Amino acid sequence: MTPREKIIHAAMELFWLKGYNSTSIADLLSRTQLNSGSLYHVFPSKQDVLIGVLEAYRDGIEEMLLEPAWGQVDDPIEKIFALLGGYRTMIAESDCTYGCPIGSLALELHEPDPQVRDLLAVNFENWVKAVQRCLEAAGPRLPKGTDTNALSEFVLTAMEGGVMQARTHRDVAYFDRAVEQLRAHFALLEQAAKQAA
Amino acid sequence: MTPREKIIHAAMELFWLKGYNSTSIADLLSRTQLNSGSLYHVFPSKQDVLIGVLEAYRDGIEEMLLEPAWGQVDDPIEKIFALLGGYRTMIAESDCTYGCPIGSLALELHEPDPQVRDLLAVNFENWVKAVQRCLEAAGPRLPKGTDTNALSEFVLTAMEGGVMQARTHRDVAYFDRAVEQLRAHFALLEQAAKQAA
DNA sequence: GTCTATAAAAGGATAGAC
DNA sequence: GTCTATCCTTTTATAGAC
Repeated sequence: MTPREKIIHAAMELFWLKGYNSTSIADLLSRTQLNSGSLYHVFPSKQDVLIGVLEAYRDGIEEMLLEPAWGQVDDPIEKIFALLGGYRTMIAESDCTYGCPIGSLALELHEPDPQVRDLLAVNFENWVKAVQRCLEAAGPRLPKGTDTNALSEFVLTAMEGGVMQARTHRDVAYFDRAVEQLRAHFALLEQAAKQAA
Repeated sequence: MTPREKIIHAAMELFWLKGYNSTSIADLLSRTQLNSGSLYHVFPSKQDVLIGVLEAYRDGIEEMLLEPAWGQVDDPIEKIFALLGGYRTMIAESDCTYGCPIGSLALELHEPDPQVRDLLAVNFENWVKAVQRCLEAAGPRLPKGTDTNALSEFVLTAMEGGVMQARTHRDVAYFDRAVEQLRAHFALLEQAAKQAA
């Protein structure tokens, strides 16, 4: 692993675990066993590390997120809930301390530079587009004229809101109930589509 | 205003605007025109300021949040959307930089002390209970056996997820679409209740 | 209770040798 | 490209006079 890869790897984990502000350069150095000269040679500032992390998430969405969740799933709507199930696993395995790395950063960074803000937005966009492709694949199971963009954004909405509550209460049941409500919404939509047909 | 009130007032605003970590004691002092001796006389540590802020939100939910939103509204389900409308106003008036003060803190503070965590949780709980009272008041308009607790949590889910996306994209339309999807969900529920009757 | 001055530590970043 | 040492700023918190 190159120093750059080491740093990105460590930063992805630490920003996720502790947040951006609470992760110091010293934390990154001790975790990677590098010296400050090496880090600053690759990343001129701490924000550049953040940018690298957000680019890594952006570029790794297929491999890191979608493929693991969708390996065994064919049904397009079940793919959506498999994706949410992946988040559930992370929440549960971390005793409800980890959430969505992008969502946490999005709320932690109050006045991010445009480059950072755009990367946060792009990460959300790609996530939403992946869900939207599932919705399009569901075709006539959803009511005619369904706004698949708005609905896929709503899946992200439900995920992020559920993660936030599970973390705050340190109880994954809050996430489960949010997913359950989203499932109910999809069930009603599928039922409405059936009746119209 | 007592020094204590001045500090809480300033801290509510600054934690909301800039977050907890990015608000320094010096920020609070300059905003309140107090000296550090006065602040530390009342609040032994910065975290005690945070606790005071969270207690203020907890104790002020009726006066600060619910009464302003519900002044003109009688219909219980419209009350819910009036509450969400209050958040929309805040988002829009702040150019999508302000969100929900509790939600931002909940994601920013990664390993809060139990006292802080409990206060965050209590704030969410009270918000959810207020929505749940609306759902109970809606009575037969919702399907028999509706889990009003889970549904009221889902309203919070939608609000927080919508706020997060609006802030990230700096575009209130993301919040609007989340609320619109929630409205669609309620419309489907009301329709299902009607058909069953 | 409030004032000023300052301690004590942490954090981001740089310099210059190798 | 990497090493060590260190600068400089910010930040929380304290001391002790008034």
